[in-house]
Amino acid sequence: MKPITICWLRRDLRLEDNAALYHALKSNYPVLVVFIFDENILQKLANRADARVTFIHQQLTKIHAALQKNGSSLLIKYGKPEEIWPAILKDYEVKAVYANRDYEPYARKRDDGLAEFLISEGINFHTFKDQVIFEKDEVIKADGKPYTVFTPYYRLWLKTLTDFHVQSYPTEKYFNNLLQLEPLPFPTLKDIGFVQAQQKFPATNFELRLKNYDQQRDYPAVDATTRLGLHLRFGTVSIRRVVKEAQRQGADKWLSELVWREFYMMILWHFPHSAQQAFKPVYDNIIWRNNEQEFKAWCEGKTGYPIVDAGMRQLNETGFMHNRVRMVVASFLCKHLLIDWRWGEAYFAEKLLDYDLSSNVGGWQWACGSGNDAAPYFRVFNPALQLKKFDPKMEYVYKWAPEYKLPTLPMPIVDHTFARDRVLKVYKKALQP
DNA sequence: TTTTGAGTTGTTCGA
DNA sequence: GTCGAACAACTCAAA
Repeated sequence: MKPITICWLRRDLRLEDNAALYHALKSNYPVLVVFIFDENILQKLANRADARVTFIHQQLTKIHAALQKNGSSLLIKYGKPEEIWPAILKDYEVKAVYANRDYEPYARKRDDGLAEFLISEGINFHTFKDQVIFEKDEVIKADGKPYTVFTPYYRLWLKTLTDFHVQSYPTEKYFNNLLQLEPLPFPTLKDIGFVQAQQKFPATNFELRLKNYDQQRDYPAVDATTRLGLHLRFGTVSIRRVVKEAQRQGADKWLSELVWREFYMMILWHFPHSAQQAFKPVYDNIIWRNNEQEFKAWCEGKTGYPIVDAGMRQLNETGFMHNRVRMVVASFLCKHLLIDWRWGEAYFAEKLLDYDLSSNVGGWQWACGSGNDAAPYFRVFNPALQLKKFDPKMEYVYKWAPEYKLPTLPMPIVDHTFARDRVLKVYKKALQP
């Protein structure tokens, strides 16, 4: 056995401009690139045709091909990382492991465990910032504490940003340090217990879409958003490249959305309990109705409110929902139906291609009112007014919920004015000191 | 320490 | 139809 370095890919599924890979390639030993299908995560997925697993598999196929072109190969494993790593160490003489940092609670725990194990084996575990421009402790208040309000965080984020932060890592210059070996077995989706999903995946060429983003982003019938969430989730594009392009085009509004992404990642890192509990504890006093039939109707897009139903159908069919509509359906679930935001959060987690724990939790807590810097509780979206403002010609609704073209319209699951009064009363009571 | 200004995305009501 | 105020205080950030 000859000594090697391992670069472990997780949610950074690309070979270009990859911090961990770059540093691994510049180390002393040839680099083997590894991916583990994590059984701990996959066994929880309800759908054997989960589109995200298909997407990962597709991306790994590309990476495998690129590595083969350079005389190397991707090593793919399936199982629990804590069991896989000892096995890898038996097969290879591993001198060091390189990976990009992942900030979710599960990932932190997994990586802390691995670090401990590797150290006990005398192996270095090097981790790098790659997923974000600024990590949890790089944009903080003068007193050293994390921000909980977006706007001051955003201002300092912009002020801190320099050309250095968006410089890409020229990994391809060092591909000659990839471990040379015969192609290793490449599992099919079936091998790991999944089947091909039907969904289509958005492209990574977002550049043209930045132009009219701020004027058009609120109209769900217009295809004006970049659909980059999925690629940022799995690291199939580099955040540095993306931010650089936003700067180049002066796409400030769009850039601010990228800052929201880092804001919520930072929040989840400092307040990991907010994945399960209200960020503002008093909101856990709300007595939710949690009616299961109404929840089912919401999931299926059968609430009788056109924009809510269209949004849920789009989600169910494509794994995507337009941002404006996400807010409307979330507000509707929490406020009109008085269903716990966690139910909605879990449903989005199951369905969204671009699902990211920190943003999803942040968004749901915002809509519910329980989040940091959230919408005030008395702000109840009016689905009819939102429809009139943002889909006045009903193009979006007709596309996803064509039954609204018919003369007999579905009955609303609950009257708006009644629901509004009800939620204001329930919230007011729960939030009383 | 105290003070001051501000805080993602909205709705309703009444003039 | 349009406009401004009220909605409810509270907490955060920074001077």
